[in-house]
Amino acid sequence: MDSAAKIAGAKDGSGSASGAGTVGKALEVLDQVATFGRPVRFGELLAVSRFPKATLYRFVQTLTAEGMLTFDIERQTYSLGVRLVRLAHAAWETSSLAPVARQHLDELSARVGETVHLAQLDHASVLYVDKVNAREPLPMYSQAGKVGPAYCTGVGKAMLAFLPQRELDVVIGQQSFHRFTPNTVISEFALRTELEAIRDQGFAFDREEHEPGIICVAMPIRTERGRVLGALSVTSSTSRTTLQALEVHVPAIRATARAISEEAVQWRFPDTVPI
Amino acid sequence: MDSAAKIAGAKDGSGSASGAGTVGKALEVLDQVATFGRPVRFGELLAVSRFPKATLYRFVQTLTAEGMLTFDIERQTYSLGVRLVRLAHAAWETSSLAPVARQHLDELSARVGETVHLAQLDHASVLYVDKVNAREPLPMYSQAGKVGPAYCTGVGKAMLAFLPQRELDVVIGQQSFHRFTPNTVISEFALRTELEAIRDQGFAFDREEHEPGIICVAMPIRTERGRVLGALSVTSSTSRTTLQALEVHVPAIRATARAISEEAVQWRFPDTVPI
DNA sequence: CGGAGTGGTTCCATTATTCGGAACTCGGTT
DNA sequence: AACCGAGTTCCGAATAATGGAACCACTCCG
Repeated sequence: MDSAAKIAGAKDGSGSASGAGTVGKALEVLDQVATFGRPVRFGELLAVSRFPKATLYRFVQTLTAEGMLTFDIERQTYSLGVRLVRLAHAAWETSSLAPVARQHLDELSARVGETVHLAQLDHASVLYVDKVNAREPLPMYSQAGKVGPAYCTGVGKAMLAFLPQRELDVVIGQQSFHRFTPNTVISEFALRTELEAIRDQGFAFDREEHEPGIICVAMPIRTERGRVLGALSVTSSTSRTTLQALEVHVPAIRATARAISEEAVQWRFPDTVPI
Repeated sequence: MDSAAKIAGAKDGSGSASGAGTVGKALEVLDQVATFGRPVRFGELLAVSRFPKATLYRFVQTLTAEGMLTFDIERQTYSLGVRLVRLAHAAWETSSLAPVARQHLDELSARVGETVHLAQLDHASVLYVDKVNAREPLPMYSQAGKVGPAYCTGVGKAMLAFLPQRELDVVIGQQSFHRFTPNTVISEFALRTELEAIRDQGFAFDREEHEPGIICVAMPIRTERGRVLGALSVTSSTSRTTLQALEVHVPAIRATARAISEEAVQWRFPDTVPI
């Protein structure tokens, strides 16, 4: 059993790692508030929570006192607190590729004239950690900090394709396949087949699989020994270009990926041991 | 005693709200990791922590299992985890002015050709929640998320000036005056005098008080009833312009502040009751 | 080669915290 | 006036956290 799995799995054999200790439960409440995406009343929280009233009440009290939630006294609603924003800024700076990659992304975006994404794998999903807009930005779902599915985005597939077998199995097991567009691949077999192709050619396409009209070509960012650090993509829309036209940027993307990798390895993600 | 103070103070009379319950302690550990600003070894953490080895160990284990920390198995280091980034994105979207203000900031920046900041008050300090650069408009909290002092920044003073008396007293009491530059105002009396002037003229200057060479003109964002939601500023450097030149932008800034306020009140910060 | 030192991990009896059912308070409604 | 539901407080029982000490795996000496 490898380390990632060990940490993620933790505890006994039970499925969910969350919610065990007191802090786990508190964080679960925090997540509940987050998923509402808006200020939320105590009662609403109670409705979706597995905790009894008194217990939940104490949790929100504690979280509020700690600055992880804020309470609007007038509207009687809770929202995520500013302490989170502060923490996240630190997280973004220390444990993402973004600070290292920023400059390279800018250059790539300027060179190809399209939007560029930088993403990392967070358990089973894709976390966009940075984004550089093209001259005229297209409205689309992704934004730094957002998460998306791994099995139907360019960056997601690019990373999956180069995961070691065992990790890949775990991650694929965690995907909940959903048909976002007519092009979404929702069979595990089809996905595995495509990942093989990606492994061969070294990059991945998104053929409007996640959002209609949005296409991209993506490439993993890997260390010399092959460990996957993240992925980057050049994204555009069918109204503006085609996959064939995007494919000409592959060499530029590859160069960017390599540059980021080299800098990252030196800087923060040293690669002493193969997986 | 008003609501903010009540919540912040909480618990018994003891000074620090943090570190009381188990979750408080866990969050304290999280903060420790954050302040390192880099991947950190267990031992380093132990050195700055008030907890005994076994206890601290359990905390980092828990936090790692919960995804708030990540553990680099090779280098044996802990960093802030991705779950934090996800939460923070939600926090940023739901409880900051940024999503509402974004478009207005872009327009203002384009119009005046300078960098524009959006900030909110977080207890005693200024939290920058968004920033639009003069040349390349880069959204997202790469820069946002930073905190600064309230008493010697344009946005800070702009907000302080329009705080209700009682809150102002609390916040001023929490300032730790430090002379960043020769121009920094470090006397409470001088600060209060300047705040009065700001209240009269409706906007604040930063005369290289926080960073040498950096000047700005800032204005609060307030509801109709006068409640302070945040502040915005147009920032430049002495090498490029002067305060007098920046002052001509005041009408544009005022218009932007008003536009943001109107939208914010409708959208998320309704203002049913005066302070 | 043995032994002391360093950094990290596990055990487990003790102790402090959390849990949560029930009772209560406070606006607003019938 | 009685009722109702959302929100808040209490307190004995149940549970989880605590941390000293032992342990493990290395490494660095003499």
